[in-house]
Amino acid sequence: MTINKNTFTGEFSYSLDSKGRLNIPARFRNVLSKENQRSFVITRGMDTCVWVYPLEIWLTIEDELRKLSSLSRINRSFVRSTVRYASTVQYDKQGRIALSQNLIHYAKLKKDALIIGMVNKIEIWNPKLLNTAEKDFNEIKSSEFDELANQIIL
Amino acid sequence: MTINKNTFTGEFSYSLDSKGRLNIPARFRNVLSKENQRSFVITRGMDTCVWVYPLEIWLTIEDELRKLSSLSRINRSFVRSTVRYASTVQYDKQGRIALSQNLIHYAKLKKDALIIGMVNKIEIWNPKLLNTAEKDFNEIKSSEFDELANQIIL
DNA sequence: ATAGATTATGGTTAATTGTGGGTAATATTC
DNA sequence: GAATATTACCCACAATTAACCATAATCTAT
Repeated sequence: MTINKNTFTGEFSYSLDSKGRLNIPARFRNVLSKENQRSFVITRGMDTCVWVYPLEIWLTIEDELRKLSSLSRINRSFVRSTVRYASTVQYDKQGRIALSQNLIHYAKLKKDALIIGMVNKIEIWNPKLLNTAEKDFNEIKSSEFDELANQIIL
Repeated sequence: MTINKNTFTGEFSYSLDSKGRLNIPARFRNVLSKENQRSFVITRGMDTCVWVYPLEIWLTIEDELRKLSSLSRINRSFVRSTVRYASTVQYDKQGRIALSQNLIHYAKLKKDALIIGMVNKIEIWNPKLLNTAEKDFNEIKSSEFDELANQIIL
């Protein structure tokens, strides 16, 4: 058994520089498979954050989207919203990727950035936003959450 | 019959050094299967302690999490809270792992550390905290114990 | 009981990593 | 086409992390 490829865990506090560049933690770069060619696909997350996929994983998502019939209006809208803001980026020799102004604005990112491994992808958060988002969510105290906890034995 | 692999019992009093390194008891290292490659995954416990999984066990948890679709908000939050503080570590030639400052702070660890085998994982406690935690727990009316008694035959 | 092996713990050196800035190449605008 | 902005590429440094070595205490086996 070897460590899972293209799998991310843990959180890191890094900073955006004046050019909108952000370092990808060495831990994350090192588990990328060769097939990714140092590339990620970055897009809007479903929460107020940026999602970062290894290129290899993103291609499988595209394949799934391809199967959705455009006859359905919901499908068209779903495909449009997931692909619309996605772009492929390569990290430089220092391990940084460049975030577009569009994404920085969407995720309300300032200098401080919280980078979180989410198993098959990476999230980039404004630390303050994540705190309030998680706090709000905990107040909804969901029974579905408990159900998940029972299914997955930690 | 041979001793179960990746199974931990017993407790040990060790000490954290100035660099946040902690020895994993030889007993525990010796029952690790080769597939773990001398690696553990450390994360926040549900109590005020650090959880330490053999890599092999943690990978099965990751695989469960991978199946959860990020379209559901509950899933996103569950995955985030589960893997956010998890990181893979290898023990060095002396059998020590390095704990992050984040985890040390969370578990309120000082110099003294109590290492407890919990069957499929290991817990690291501040000895003082465990004492009070267990005392509090014993005061809780043990009707919940009775319920467990129906599931597990000791 | 004693010699040898193992184990717990401390410190030192070497390598990696995060971050800032500079320069050349490319694209955009007037 | 010239001027400006934007992007990609390169170098440098400080701080952190990981690898290495050493020693005292403990355990094992003859």
